[in-house]
Amino acid sequence: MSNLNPALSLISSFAPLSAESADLLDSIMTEAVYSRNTILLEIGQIPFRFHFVKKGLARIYYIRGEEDVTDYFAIDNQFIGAVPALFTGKPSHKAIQVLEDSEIISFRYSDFEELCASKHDIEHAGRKMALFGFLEGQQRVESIRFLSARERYEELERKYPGIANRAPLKYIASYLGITQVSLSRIRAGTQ
Amino acid sequence: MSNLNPALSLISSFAPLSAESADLLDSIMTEAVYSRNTILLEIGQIPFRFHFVKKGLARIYYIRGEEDVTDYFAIDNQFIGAVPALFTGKPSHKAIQVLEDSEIISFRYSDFEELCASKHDIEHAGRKMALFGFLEGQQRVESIRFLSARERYEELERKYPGIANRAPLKYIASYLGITQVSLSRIRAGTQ
DNA sequence: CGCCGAGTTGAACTGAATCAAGAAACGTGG
DNA sequence: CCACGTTTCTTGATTCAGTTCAACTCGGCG
Repeated sequence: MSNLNPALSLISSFAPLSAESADLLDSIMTEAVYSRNTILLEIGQIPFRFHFVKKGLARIYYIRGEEDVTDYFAIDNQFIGAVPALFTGKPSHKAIQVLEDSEIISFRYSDFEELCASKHDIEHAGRKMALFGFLEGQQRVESIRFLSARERYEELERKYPGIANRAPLKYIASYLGITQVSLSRIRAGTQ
Repeated sequence: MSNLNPALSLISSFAPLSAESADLLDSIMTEAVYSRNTILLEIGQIPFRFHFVKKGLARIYYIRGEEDVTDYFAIDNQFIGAVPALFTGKPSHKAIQVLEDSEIISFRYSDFEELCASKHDIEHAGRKMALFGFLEGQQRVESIRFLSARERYEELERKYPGIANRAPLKYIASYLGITQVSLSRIRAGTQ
């Protein structure tokens, strides 16, 4: 049963869970389909839920000055959440938007925290996941620091094959930390 | 007793610990004084220990191509460790160097992992710390993406007051992701 | 003293941003 | 299904922050 839940499979790939813990986690999750451009979380809202993109594509973005900044993509089989606000309980500066019709599994973050408190193995998996997220962040820093715009684009294509045909170019440019103009030139190859 | 251990105080500020857990954590920690320029971990070594700079200054660095890249500073009362290698158990691409005579508290990371496994409250604090590290990484990404070299320098001065007089300029430049030439011009103000 | 690493300063260069204008794709209503 | 407006993408010209290369200064130390 719980094997059929891909969010649960991903969690338990970080650390094995007892059958009971797996069932508890499964029981707090709900699945729904959202259509393209649905906003899962608005800027200024307090986020309660953490999401998992079972199939589809979503992004986190925020507004910096005038511009829309894409912070993160989640594509088939990845978690996504407005992390800072979720942890602090404050209104979120970041929004979550579904970019194509998607199947999304989600759960209340407070339910997850409660399960962490009551089940040591879940807390353990949670710690491993947080560590993994930390390492991913480190890699992102290195990528921004040392790779040229073109190299970052190639890296993105390796990490998310086909994303260039699924997400609008401007969001990808903003994720890469460049302008859409530059990305357009990179793709043209004639730089 | 355990209150006198600042590394322990910092950990328990993330989540309260039982007296027993605090004692256990205290018991795996050792304190030592290292002199300026001591290398706590060489590149290529497998790291076993996690460190806490009680008083003093240390940095993490690695070699990228020909150049020495400073990844992180730890100044009075901060943790420092070769994180990726510590978690994977592989030889580290990063080294740890003490930059001024320093008092360092450290512990075997495997001891910490064992305590996490045996004491739920320690695991909980560990998860909170990992989440905190994750958020810090996010801020670092944003800083690199959007702030100019001068703004990043000003941010560093705010975060680590006085570091400019304690660490060689070239390490600071490299931490900021700029050349020492640029940093010199920024400090001169005549840009 | 003279050497050596750390820091400063100048001149030329460059990757990417900005400004601006045009082309293509997209969606919505008639 | 077409027409129109809007958004997305491309292309060109110009500008700028920060790099690179190179020479010079300063302070510490054998």
